[in-house]
Amino acid sequence: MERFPSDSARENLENVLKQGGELAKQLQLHLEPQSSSQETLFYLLNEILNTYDRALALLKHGGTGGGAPPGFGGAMVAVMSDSPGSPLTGSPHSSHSDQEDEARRISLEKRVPSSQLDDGHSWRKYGQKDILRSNYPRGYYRCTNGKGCLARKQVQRLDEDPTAYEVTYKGLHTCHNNPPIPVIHPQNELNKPLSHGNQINQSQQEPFLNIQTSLKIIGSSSDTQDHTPSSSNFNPENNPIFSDDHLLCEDYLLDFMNPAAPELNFFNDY
DNA sequence: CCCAATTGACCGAATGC
DNA sequence: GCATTCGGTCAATTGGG
Repeated sequence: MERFPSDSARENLENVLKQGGELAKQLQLHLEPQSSSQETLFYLLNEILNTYDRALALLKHGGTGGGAPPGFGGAMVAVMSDSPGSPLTGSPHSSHSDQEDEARRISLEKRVPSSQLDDGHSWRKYGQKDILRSNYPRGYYRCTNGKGCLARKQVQRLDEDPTAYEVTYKGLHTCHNNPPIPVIHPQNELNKPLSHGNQINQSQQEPFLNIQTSLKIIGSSSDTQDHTPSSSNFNPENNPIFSDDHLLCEDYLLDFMNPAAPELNFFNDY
């Protein structure tokens, strides 16, 4: 089994990993107290995650035969059971590329207050379902940012706390697969690039602006990671919010870099 | 007229017997 | 192995801008 089908694949992977390293370094700078805003931190985090998603996809795609390097396999994102035909979305059509399958398998879950359902992405509701043992129906949304984007999310109001929702993201945003790495200036807060217009490069802020609780890895194992949501298009209701994303975010950061959580250590190999 | 939400129907996976 | 249940998606219909 060759590790990569081509030099270019390997080169791509190297580049992506380098990007991740650069982003991590920038994040390190921003972690200095007072040096940057939460938004900046999350932006960087999201970029790093995107980078590793891509690396992971390249790895699998590259035919490594199933060995993601230790340290980041399945970190923020959960790669659903690798059974080849495992149709996360119920369509085992062979017409899908491996990359598409991979993209569909990624799954993240988190809880957010209703006000934070707006994640900047554009979502279209395509279904709703009453769920067993749940007082509220589950809503199914797909990303409409780009044509054919594989990202989907499920939104379900929590029984125990009707003001909060459990949001499960499934699939990667193929509508912005390879976002350019922005140059980040700690003093300037890169909120700027994010904040103009509705069509922000949402890919970047996507999940990390509003982390609420735990991250879950929805894979074959028991862990799960919480990740964030928010969608510009829907706001089930106007509920008062607790706006302590900061704390949540910090927790998230800690987990992210916690040596005790091997799967979360993106940076170990740098 | 176009786009998005709603909703019933359908399909596949999971589970129990 | 089969039947049933449940979750997820599709697609027709409807309503709003």
